[in-house]
Amino acid sequence: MSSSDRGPVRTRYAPSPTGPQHIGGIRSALFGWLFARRHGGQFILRIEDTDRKRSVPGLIEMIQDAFDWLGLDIDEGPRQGGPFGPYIQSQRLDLYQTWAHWLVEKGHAYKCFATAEELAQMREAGSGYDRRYRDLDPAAAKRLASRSQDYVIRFKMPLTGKTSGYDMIRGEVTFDNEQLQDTVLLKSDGFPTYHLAHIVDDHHMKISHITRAVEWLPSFPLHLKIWEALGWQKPYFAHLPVLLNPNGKGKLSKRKGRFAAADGTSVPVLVQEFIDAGYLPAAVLNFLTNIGWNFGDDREIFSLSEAIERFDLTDVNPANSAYPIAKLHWLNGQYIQSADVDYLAGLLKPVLQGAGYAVDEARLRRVAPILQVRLKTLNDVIAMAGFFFEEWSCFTAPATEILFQKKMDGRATRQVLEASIPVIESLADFSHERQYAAFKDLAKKIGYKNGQVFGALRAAVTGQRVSPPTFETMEILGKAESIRRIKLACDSLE
RNA sequence: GGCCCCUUCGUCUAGCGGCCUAGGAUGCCACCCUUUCAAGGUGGAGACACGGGUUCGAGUCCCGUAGGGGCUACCA
Repeated sequence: MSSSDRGPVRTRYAPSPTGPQHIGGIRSALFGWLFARRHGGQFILRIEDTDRKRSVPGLIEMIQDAFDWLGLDIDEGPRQGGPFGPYIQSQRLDLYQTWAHWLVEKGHAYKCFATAEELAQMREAGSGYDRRYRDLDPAAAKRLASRSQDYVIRFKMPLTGKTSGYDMIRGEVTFDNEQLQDTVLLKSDGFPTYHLAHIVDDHHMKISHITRAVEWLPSFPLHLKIWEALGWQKPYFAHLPVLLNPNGKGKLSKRKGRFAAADGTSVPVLVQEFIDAGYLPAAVLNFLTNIGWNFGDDREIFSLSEAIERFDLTDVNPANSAYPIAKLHWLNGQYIQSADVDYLAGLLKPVLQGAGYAVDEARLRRVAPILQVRLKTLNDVIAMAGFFFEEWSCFTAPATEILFQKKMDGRATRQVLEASIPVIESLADFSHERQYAAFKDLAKKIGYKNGQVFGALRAAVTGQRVSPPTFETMEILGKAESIRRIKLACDSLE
């Protein structure tokens, strides 16, 4: 959608710093970001900390970090600065106050002196605020104000008629004005509510397209009326669908987030949880972009820059969607599979170190390629390949029985393992191809199946029943270490 | 309760009146490949919420019903 009449495309993500970054919020931000990039515009981060009770200090950095991890660059924001700062609402209080009082002067808003008790009574009566101060005569209002009585400023919502607005995703939406209350614009502590603050900021920051979650749709008409009262040109609006819990019941929430998926694993919801679970930022981005929007051409895997070329808010599916977390698992595996080896090794290193392994980088670079088709998350490396980075003084597998292959007892297993040692010693070329040939010969010679010999070796050398291919593993381990581990396994069979 | 939004395989989606005996992906199942696990290949089961219209023709447009989601704060 062109916006030449509204200047360059400028979108923003405006979280309230009340908790760590939630994937639902990130997805909304991503759509705004994609749209800005598609049109060569700017993406702004603005912190909406107007709720003093709920704002958590220190969270701004965490929000920035989340964007950094994902690789979504921000043009203007608390860290980057910009021509329309500050980008933190608590630092722009005078602006909101000025406009709130301007609206009062112009008759679009009024001071309301209702006490908390009065409000509570009205709530109990079930009809909401009854606009009792809407038509208070100016003299009385002045008298109350001079007694330094607390007041809020409320918007004078039209009592009749309808308000409709255009949503880029759903088209025209119409509401009855009488459904809306005289919403508070400025609280008694001098802080604005969201309704006032975002409009003042979006105007002053020259936001061209407001992208926000659907939960804002009910207050869309209120906002439209405020824009009109202020006499400012309205931006375009796109109310984004939201993520529902994996079972489709209820909005995806931070608190309910950690329930178990079908396979028993917990569902990541916070950005930090994606990092901790070993997901790649590119995979997470691809995953999120594919919910509510699609690339076309039946393509599931695409880069962010490819998405930028095609993205449009008008193509976003208006329906909310269940959080399809299983697809991320698959996608992440695909990204690991096609990742650059050095990049992958670089990501794997801290994971292994975090699990207490001493990582030899050269070895890790050799291990990474044989892991690529096997890892779904970075964390899988621990279970799959931790043994590469351990010093063994004895066969450490939880059960010696893992050494036993089909129809084999301890004696047979030992016989196979002992017969393997001279085979290894005899190999001048220790490549996995040569090993394969040599051990096939051995199996034939001693009358065992390939699987029995290979499996016993696998267990002896890795301490696992499931591992990367045995011979490639031994090639990396080296002859000496392979033999050493096989001997330790034999010892355990004493 | 009132208001608003939404509704295609379990899930994410394609579909913008005839190309749909509804396509892709994931997940699931089977087979193939195979030294385990994966990966890869092939195949399979699996959906237009329901009821009315409009139209020569409806998954696609309209209305109703049902279901789901959201809002209804001096929270965002």
